[in-house]
Amino acid sequence: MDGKTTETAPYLEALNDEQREAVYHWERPLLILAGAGSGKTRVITTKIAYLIRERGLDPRSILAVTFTNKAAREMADRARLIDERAAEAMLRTFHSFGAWFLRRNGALAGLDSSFVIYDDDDMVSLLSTIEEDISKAELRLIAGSISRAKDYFFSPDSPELDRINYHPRFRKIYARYEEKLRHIGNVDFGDLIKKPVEILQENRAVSSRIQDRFRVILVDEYQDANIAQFELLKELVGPATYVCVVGDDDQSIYRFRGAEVRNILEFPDRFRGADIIRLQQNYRSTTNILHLASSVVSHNESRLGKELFSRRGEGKKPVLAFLPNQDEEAAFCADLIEKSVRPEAGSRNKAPVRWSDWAILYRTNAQSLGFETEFLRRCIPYRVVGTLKFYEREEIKDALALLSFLVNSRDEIAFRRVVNKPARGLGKATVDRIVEAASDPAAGSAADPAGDLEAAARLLLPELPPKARSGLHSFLSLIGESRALIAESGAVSPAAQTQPQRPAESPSGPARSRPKDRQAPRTGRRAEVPESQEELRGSEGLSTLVVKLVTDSGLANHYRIHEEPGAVPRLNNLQELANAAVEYPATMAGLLQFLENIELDRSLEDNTNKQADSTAVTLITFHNTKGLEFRHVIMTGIEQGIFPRDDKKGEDLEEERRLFYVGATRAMDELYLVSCAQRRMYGHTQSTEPSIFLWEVDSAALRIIGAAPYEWRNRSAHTTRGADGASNGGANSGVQEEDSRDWRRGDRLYHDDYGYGGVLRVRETEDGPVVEVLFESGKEMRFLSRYQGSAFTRIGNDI
DNA sequence: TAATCGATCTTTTTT
DNA sequence: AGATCGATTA
Repeated sequence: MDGKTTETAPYLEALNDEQREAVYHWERPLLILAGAGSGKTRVITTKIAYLIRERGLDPRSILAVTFTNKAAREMADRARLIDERAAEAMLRTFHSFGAWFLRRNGALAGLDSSFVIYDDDDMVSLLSTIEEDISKAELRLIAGSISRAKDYFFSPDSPELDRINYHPRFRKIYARYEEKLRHIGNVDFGDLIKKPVEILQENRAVSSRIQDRFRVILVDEYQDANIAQFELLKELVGPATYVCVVGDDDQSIYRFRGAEVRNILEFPDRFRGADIIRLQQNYRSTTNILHLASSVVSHNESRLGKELFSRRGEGKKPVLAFLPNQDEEAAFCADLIEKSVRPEAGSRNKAPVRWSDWAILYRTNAQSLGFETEFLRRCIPYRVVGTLKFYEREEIKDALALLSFLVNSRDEIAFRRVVNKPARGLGKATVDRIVEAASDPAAGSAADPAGDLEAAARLLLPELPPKARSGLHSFLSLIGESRALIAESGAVSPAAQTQPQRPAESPSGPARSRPKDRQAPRTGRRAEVPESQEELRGSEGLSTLVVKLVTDSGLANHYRIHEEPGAVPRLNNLQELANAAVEYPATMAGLLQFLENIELDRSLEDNTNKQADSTAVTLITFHNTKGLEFRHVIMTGIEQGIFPRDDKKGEDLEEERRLFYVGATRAMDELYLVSCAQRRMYGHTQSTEPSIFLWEVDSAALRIIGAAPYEWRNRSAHTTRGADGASNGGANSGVQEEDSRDWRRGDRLYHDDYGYGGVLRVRETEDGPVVEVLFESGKEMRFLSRYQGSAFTRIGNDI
């Protein structure tokens, strides 16, 4: 309406100075150090809109990469809210971007465009076909090493490979794994990053084409990028590309999966002339909470340094509760939550608290059990985040293997999984024979299946004993019929895999189509699922195919007959999978897209036993809380050996400390820490010490409940400095015994009831030393120092 | 092919 | 304690 030049647009006005600076920034590389809750998503989304509106960039030339689908979706939604055109920008996860790239350019690495993505389990299965004599547990370790190697961009012939796994055989196994995977024609997660980098490094034409297309590259959660992802970024950023990464070195918690904090720490070195903008205003938490979080994470050495502040006010003091054991811990949490949500009649002047305002955080999933039991007993509604992986269930993997085999009939892993399930009289020997025939056709045989297992099976069919023959025949019929179901719709036929398909890139573009795809598994199709399981139903799109495969293969019946108690949930899950397929067209492209979306976004929650959980307490691991916030947070199991685990030191300990930081900064209003004196672990009850992190907390920021262990209570001169790992509870106790003795004039302390105070003098009496304290309230009190109990907390007298 | 019995081990896990 | 795995057995 008004003069459009100099006025700040409303969408920019909502930002603080640093945020605005980050949005306006241009030309040089930019590192945005965004503290927890500092509004980084807002900055990124605003920046995207700004680039389009004010700088006139073609939205299609903007690439924003995240780590989770959830983040990608949120970003897309919010950017579009500011400017519709943002829908044209490419907002993807690293892996989904890699898949997009490989579907188009994979041929340059000998990759067919219709590859299927293997998950960790598939990796292990693949390895087991290579090394039959190695135990599964060991294969898992090897698979992990291969993943890690790919994270670090190491190939089987990399000299540095030994850094990942120095076992002499590893290099060879890795090489054979790669060979076989290539033969099958599929990729694993690591390949989705590593292969694009290789292609870009080796093909000037491709790399300049892609650098030409993307003029702006934004990376979210950069602290979690691994080396391969850094390499990818380097390849994507050309001389004219504007690159901006956003992250928080204090929130890097995926080191064990290859994330490299160094990426963010060294960004200014890697991208010359980079600017750094720090977002340090936190909009989420109270000052007290931030203070506690910072006091711990500041013990880390490798960090860029950053001090968050909040204008939300002091807020309530975080509470540290020392409890005897696990059961008390659960009861404590339940009490706390119950009292806030169901206040006693009479005290009704408080703002209402909902169950969903509460979150209970723990280090390991196993710890959720105690809470679940207690909450069940007390009828407290809860939801457990991140357990029971839907797509890792046996029946789902079976169904997906059938679908995968339709897409790629060279998929030995899928083939082996389903060809004799349910039992069709095909033993290992027969299956091996088929697999071998697929790659090495018998001498004199006219046809060469060229790795195609279906073709090989057909060729071999007449030669098999009757029982195996009829079993294999029925399997082949199933595959044939199913394939007909797809081919009918006139999509790219599996045989004609020569030209690349673009399943995701319909005219609407990937950014727009994704959120839509996602709604399929998410929205409430629960009503359609029949309670009593007679028939699986699916009559739309791909769901027809899923139901046919699962039913005609006999899988559904297999589970129905086989497992009396477990059958219903399994069948429900299969129905759920069919429901998720509804929105995809029954074409090869649709199937491919369905499989890819499942592989890359496994966040579909287990719907089978979840109630309307919009209002429920959240039980969640520390790791899973990243990016979330809750009004009230309880951090549980803050004990040495649990959090951190006792084998952590050096860099690993620093990571645990960051994890603590992440947890604490989830809290908006109230934060509780719980530390137990005893805990049942691995079947035994053992006594536990307070976590080293509790030594690092500024105790002035705490209110203590329960009986603090003696050592902790007297830890005033604690020595935890830096991350040398030398200081733990045990190492400290020697110092403390000497140091903890008596109160002295001038010592500062905090009392649960009376607040802050200073020691006026200490008198010796027959009952021991008596401490006279003057509190800030003006009140003067005398205490027997040996009864200081848990009511007293010494505040560092070394200040 | 399935069932069963001990031995073994126990994190976190965006994709 | 509990799950999981592999070997042994029916």
